[in-house]
Amino acid sequence: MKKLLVIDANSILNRAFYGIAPLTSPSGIPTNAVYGMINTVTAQMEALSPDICAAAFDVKAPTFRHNMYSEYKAGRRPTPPELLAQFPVAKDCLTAMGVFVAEKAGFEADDILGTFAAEAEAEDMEVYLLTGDRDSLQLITDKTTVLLATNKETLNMTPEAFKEKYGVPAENYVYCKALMGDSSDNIPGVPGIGEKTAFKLIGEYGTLDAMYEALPDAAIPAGQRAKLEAGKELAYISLELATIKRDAELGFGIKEAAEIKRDNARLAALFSELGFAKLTEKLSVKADKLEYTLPNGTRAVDAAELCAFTEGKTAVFTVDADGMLVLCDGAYMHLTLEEAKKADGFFDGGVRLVCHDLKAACHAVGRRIRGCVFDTMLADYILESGTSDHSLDAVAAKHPLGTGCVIDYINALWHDEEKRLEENGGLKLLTEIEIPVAEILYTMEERGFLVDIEGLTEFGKRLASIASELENRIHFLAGREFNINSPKQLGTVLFEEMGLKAPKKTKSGYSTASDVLDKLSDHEIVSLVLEYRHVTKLNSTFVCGLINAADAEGRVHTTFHQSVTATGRLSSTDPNLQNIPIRTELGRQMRKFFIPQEGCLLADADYSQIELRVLAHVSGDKEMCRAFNEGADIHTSTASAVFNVPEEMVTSELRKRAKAVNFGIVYGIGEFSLAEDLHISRKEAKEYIESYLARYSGVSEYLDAAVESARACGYVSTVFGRRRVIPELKSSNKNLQAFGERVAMNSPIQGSAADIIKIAMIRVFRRLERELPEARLLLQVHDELLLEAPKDKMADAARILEEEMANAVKLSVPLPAECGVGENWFVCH
DNA sequence: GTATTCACG
DNA sequence: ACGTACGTGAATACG
Repeated sequence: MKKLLVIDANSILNRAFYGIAPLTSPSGIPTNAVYGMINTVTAQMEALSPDICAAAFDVKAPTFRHNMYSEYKAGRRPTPPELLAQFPVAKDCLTAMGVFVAEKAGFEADDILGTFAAEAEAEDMEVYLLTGDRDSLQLITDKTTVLLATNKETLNMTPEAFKEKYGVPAENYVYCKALMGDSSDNIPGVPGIGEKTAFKLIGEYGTLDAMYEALPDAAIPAGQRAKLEAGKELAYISLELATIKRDAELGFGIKEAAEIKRDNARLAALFSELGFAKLTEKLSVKADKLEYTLPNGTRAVDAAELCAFTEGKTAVFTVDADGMLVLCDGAYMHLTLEEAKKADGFFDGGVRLVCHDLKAACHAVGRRIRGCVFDTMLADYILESGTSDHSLDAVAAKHPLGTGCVIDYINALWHDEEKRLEENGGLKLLTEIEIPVAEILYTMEERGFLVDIEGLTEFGKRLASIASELENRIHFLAGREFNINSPKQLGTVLFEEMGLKAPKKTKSGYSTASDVLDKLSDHEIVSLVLEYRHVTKLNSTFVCGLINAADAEGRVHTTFHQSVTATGRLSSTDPNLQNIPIRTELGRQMRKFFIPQEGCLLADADYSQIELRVLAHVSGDKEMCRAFNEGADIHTSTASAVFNVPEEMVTSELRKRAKAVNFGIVYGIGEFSLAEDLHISRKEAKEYIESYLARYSGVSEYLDAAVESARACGYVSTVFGRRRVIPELKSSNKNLQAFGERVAMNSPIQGSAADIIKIAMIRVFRRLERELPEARLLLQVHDELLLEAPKDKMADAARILEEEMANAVKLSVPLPAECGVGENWFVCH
């Protein structure tokens, strides 16, 4: 028997929209409803494998139904724009999934469901109706099952299941609705008759007619009888309203629905555009998959032939473990990986090279690659820093350029991106910053950072013994053994068994985060738990993590990601070397195990207050620029300004508070969080902020202008033209909008600082290459650069590091870098 | 796979 | 009535 699945798309989208957290696609379209709908729909399609699928939409602007009491009282209200914006996207996705989009002016989605079901039943098909709306339950028959999507699960409502749950046969359900009404659907029902009575009466009499016929003699309380009599007309009007049409003249039906076929390429393109990476995987839809095969007419060449042919020209290439493919002057050439590694002339700068992911290419051929003029991955990142996946497949799915072969695609993409970059002013960012940085990151990753494995192992043992002692004491105080690492068990012990007062809850229980526990630290067990967490974190994440990551010589080779963050910063993984502890004394010990190569020393230089200096520069605030230009301590200076005391009267407490305010300003401050951070009242925090903005009026104006311009053009830019689009500003969700505002304030600052240190890296790297090639850059930690150099050259290396960082860019305030030198990272920072 | 927690700038 | 600062990555527990 053939199976038909009809989806009540309005209801499923509505449910998903309110059921899951707001999501936005990289390009700024809200996507949570579409995402939820696809999840629900595909789950059912997998379970049923229907032959034909259709999705019913209301043509008129879909109305908003909400089950929250306050919304009920307020009555209907228009569908939020973020949900509305998702309807066309949903239709696209459904069509690509092979689902027929059914809509017709004058009919509600329910009517389409009913009509499709009736047609299919007549043709003896099995019908499944997927909806979140209980109205449709009246359509249940022995051939039609309603799949009722609830917040938890999707229920299979067969006639039997319905009868069991509601006590009346499904075909009589509509009479219950006629009596009890449905306020969300504007069905009046009989005044005074609610759910209980309606089901009882219909359970007994079956239909409205039968009930009213029996009414005069029925054993019904007088009051109820009177209400039913008085409401008879309303009951029949309600019946009319509640009855779903099964014979709507739609002008389409099962035949039309059967013609829609799934289009994987289209689906992959959509999913990629929407940022549904996991769904892409789950549904195993791959884009117009790029063909990783050799184009017709590819010549197998050796290194010498390649170099001779490409000398002085421009070449597009792609390389992986299987070998290298090159496109130059219309000719395709292939080399084995081994041969490619020998192509010195090709990689040494004599050829203008274009590729996708330069750093990966360097790793593949195990050498630096010079002469790269365009990297299509980095270009995609500059163009769309909000996207997380810049792999070639993802980009190809996003921007189909009518070619299936990798090398042709990169070639086409290059020209396409170059044009777009010229339009938005990002070309210099690519060629002068990102590409040189990629080359440098390769050398840093390749070099690795030497780690004292023995020392680290000893340290790990010490931590383990401290942890075990803490564990014993905690278990003793708790009166039993439990897993301290489990927030759930810990919550039970602290807040139920020991009776501490839980200040905050998470979705799934009590919060035991350290800021929460801090508030109850009067009990000994709490501080012990915090200490236990600290020690075990150090041991598992850092000691074990580093030991596992080290190679045979004890070097750890991190991977820097150049196209991950939304602001232009780098990130670091496997292992993450950008979050090695420093804030606590014990954690800071970690850094003693990061050591230089034999015979070398480490130098570590970091920018002082780079983000505040950038803020001073971009805002042009007189007071803040003055402070920096005079070489003042900025936090002291801020304290003096905000708290209205002379600088020499600023206590360390006041300075601390000013520092927190400074941080807050950079992040797009909120009084609540500042209050939380400083353990002061909201009122006080508010006063601090107001006082700050009054004293630094240039900053205040700048921040307002940043938000204003972001609203106007949809994005913000760094000093160097790196853009970030901020779709959240267009949201009708207040929290999201506030988030967008903070992003608008923070991103230009964080992003400009990120650009600056990238420029500094390039300058340091190039100068070392010329003047001190024995020195090696090792690490970048956002505002900090580390290098190692032979002991006798270190003075020069440190000087170069400091100078090139300080002179990386010319701002309206100085940008000093402070450099330390030593035998390990602990002493030099 | 998601949630929670915590490490860094 | 609710949630609450920007940007990251890793380990752990748990369904």
